[in-house]
Amino acid sequence: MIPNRHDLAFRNGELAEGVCVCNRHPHANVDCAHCTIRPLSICGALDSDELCELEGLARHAHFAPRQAIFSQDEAVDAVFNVTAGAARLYRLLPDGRRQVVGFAIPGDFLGLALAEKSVYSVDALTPVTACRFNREAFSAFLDQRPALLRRLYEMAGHELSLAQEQMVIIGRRTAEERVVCFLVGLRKRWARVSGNSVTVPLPMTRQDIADFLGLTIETVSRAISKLARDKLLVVVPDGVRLLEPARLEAIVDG
Amino acid sequence: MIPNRHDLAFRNGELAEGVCVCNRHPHANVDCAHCTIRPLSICGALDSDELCELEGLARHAHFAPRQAIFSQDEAVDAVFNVTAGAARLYRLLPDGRRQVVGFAIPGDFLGLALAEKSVYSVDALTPVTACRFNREAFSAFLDQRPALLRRLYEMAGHELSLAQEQMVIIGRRTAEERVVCFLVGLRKRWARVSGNSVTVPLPMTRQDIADFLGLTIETVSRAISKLARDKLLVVVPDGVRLLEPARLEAIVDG
DNA sequence: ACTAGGCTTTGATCCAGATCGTGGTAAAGG
DNA sequence: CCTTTACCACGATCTGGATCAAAGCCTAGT
Repeated sequence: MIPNRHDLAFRNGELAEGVCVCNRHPHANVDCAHCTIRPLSICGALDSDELCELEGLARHAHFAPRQAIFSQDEAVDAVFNVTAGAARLYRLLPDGRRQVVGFAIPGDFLGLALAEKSVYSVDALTPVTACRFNREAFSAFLDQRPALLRRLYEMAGHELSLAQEQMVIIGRRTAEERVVCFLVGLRKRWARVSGNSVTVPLPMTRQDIADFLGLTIETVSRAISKLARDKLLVVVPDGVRLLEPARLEAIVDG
Repeated sequence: MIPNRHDLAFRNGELAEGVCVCNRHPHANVDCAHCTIRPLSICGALDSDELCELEGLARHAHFAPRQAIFSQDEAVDAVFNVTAGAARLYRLLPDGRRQVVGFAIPGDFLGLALAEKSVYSVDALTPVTACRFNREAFSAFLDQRPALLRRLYEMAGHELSLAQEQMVIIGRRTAEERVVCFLVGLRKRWARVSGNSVTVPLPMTRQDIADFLGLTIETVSRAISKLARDKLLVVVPDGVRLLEPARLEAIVDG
């Protein structure tokens, strides 16, 4: 049985009254018309008719910090469009070694590969809100909407490029360079969501950063301390403030 | 001016007479009907009509060993479907440090992201033959053929997964594990092309392997020597023969 | 206020893999 | 034939980052 809109409205308590963005359908659950991150996400590729249809497939989802969104090797029955918060994506080896393969922030799509089984785990770092789509339904919708498929393809290509860049960082850069690349890269990503700022929020722990960069927590901590000692940044609660973006960029560029 | 089929036949010397796979169009240049790697490549997603049209867009291309196929930061005007040979994909840092991000073998698609500028260089390791497509024309064709787009999207997802696996290997595995993962992974990829065999061809140099695994050539050499000493493999000309695939798989699985 | 527990920082020591140096082998070319 | 060039192996030494150890520092709970 499919829950009706009032059940859902009662459950998540954040439904606006009215009609969807194309002014023809009643609201189901999600309010794309007022979504601030839409241009950043897959939905940015859609005209208002298509957006409206996709809106019909979406359900709001919330995750508490540390809550699992996907689990490695387990079946994927939904994919998500992150609208707020941050999450970590990681793979585990049987002996416990961990590699963080990425961090998701608003605008990012989780489940890009549409695979039946997840090759990594994802869990929330902060409270996360996302649009949830049934994987099968989303996949079928995709087959009817080449524009959306094209958008996802382009996002996959972009992710692939970032993954290759990460290989360069992990494989060939020094510890300090890795940390600088991470901070500068994350600043660029946050800039799309919340505008350009020299303050980089770091919702993940030092251990997460270490596991992302192929380092240990101590090495990450020392690298950040050294950058602070060298007056290239200051550590602030839950983040860093970049004091000399230009010099940091120079380290990234070699 | 567009070269006619006889010019092209004269140039590449490998045209079969006849009509295309759908029996309706004369041969232009490429002979998909007799392509052995078709099911491995993007073309596997197409019905015979679509295959025929794509065939019309394709031109044979040959590359000598060391010849560039793409160059980092330069414009991409064509994409390729590799039909024979092997190539390396790599990124360079300004100071000369190199990270190999992958190796292409028959069935692999070069230019998956369809980006205007290449983020990496690609050059041939052995003589390479490939089907060449004008990037713009291919991209336009893609917009008319959702099945092909879907196939490319799935290949991009697969590549992304491989790239993440490579992050785990480079970021969290020991030197010997990295070499074993590389050999076992490459064996699996060759198996699709030339059937299951315990002999793994290594068309790339030890330096290429080192730059793929985030190691030095000496460490790669020592790891392979140790594996040979431990009777897990034997070194043969231009490759290795795996003596104990099961024990090697066990190292990969942790 | 005090305490407990999680996270981070800092210091001391260690080691896997880098670096440096030497020599060997095979193919290409004269 | 010898020489050159490229690749590979391996021993000696060095070092960047890991590991081990301990001490701050928040925040939540009592």
